Amino acid sequence: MARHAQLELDLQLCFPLYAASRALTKAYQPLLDPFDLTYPQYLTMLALWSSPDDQTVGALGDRLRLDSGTLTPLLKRLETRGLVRRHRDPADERRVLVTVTEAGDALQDDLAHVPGALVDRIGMTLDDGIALRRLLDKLLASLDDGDGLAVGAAS
Amino acid sequence: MARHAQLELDLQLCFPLYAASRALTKAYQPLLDPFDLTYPQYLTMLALWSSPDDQTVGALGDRLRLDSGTLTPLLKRLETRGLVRRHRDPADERRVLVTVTEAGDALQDDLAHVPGALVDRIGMTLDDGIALRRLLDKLLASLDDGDGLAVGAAS
DNA sequence: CACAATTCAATCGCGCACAATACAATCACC
DNA sequence: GGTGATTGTATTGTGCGCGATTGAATTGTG
Repeated sequence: MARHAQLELDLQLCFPLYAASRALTKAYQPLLDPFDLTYPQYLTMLALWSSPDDQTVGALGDRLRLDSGTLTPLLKRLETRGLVRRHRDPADERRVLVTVTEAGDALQDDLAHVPGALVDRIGMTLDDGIALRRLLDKLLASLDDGDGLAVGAAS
Repeated sequence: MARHAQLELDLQLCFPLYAASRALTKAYQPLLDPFDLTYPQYLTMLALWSSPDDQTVGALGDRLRLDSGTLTPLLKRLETRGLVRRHRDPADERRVLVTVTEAGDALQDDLAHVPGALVDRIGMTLDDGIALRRLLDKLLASLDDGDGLAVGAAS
């Protein structure tokens, strides 16, 4: 027994969140393996597809809440695979713009089944899904206090 | 716009879970920095403190849902810091037992304030916390289907 | 008892994830 | 125009996290 009751692992909110996130990521992997994508790469492609324009690394990072330390190598790997192209923004050469290639775009069709398959895998009710989503958004919003990140602005 | 509506990043349940988990982990860091602990190390200490007996790497891994590829180096670092000791189980030498040292045990008192401080940081209502916890457990349970991991057995 | 099958932790290889730092480009101000 | 301050991305260093593999120990079977 832990000496302090509040230190019991089973009483931590953080732990199930941490565990569930990893488990969900893991559940995606068999669906993404045929396309040789990791889960963060999948999310990155989602973010890129959702915008009609090229996005900067920074904007992508804001969206995905990842910094360039993570994104740059990840995008480089996607570029090596021919799914995206990265080039300096002529209007401000500090910025790097990310373009989805034709191959990257076509992948959209290949992956269209993934969200549905995952929902089937989870077997969660719509109500529970919506409630979970709401609570997570709330948690994220409160953790964002003082961070200045735009949460819903892109929606 | 994504060509397929279900591929919109904002419609994914997985993404807020992923983002919230990382944000929560990040929120812990300032509280753990004075003790030179990372969040996974903190969880590991929690798991160790909650048991009166030495735990094997495997049991710890079951508890934390981490495999030895992650745990072994993590425990080695904790051992280097004198917080735990690792030794082979004489009853079955395939197993490694993990003992909390006096220093590791004393850390419990130092960290007793952390969960409360985090709850203050989040500012989430008790009801929301309980609901979130319930939904996460539910999600974890469904993702565990077929994995054979003991979910509540340790409680 | 001998040997195949299984188990357990460690290792290997790779991809994250992030704080700190570096560098070039741009902005702000005089 | 010149210079200091700020910005945006890349790099560096470290700690995960996990699938695949390895080596030793244990278990199961004949």
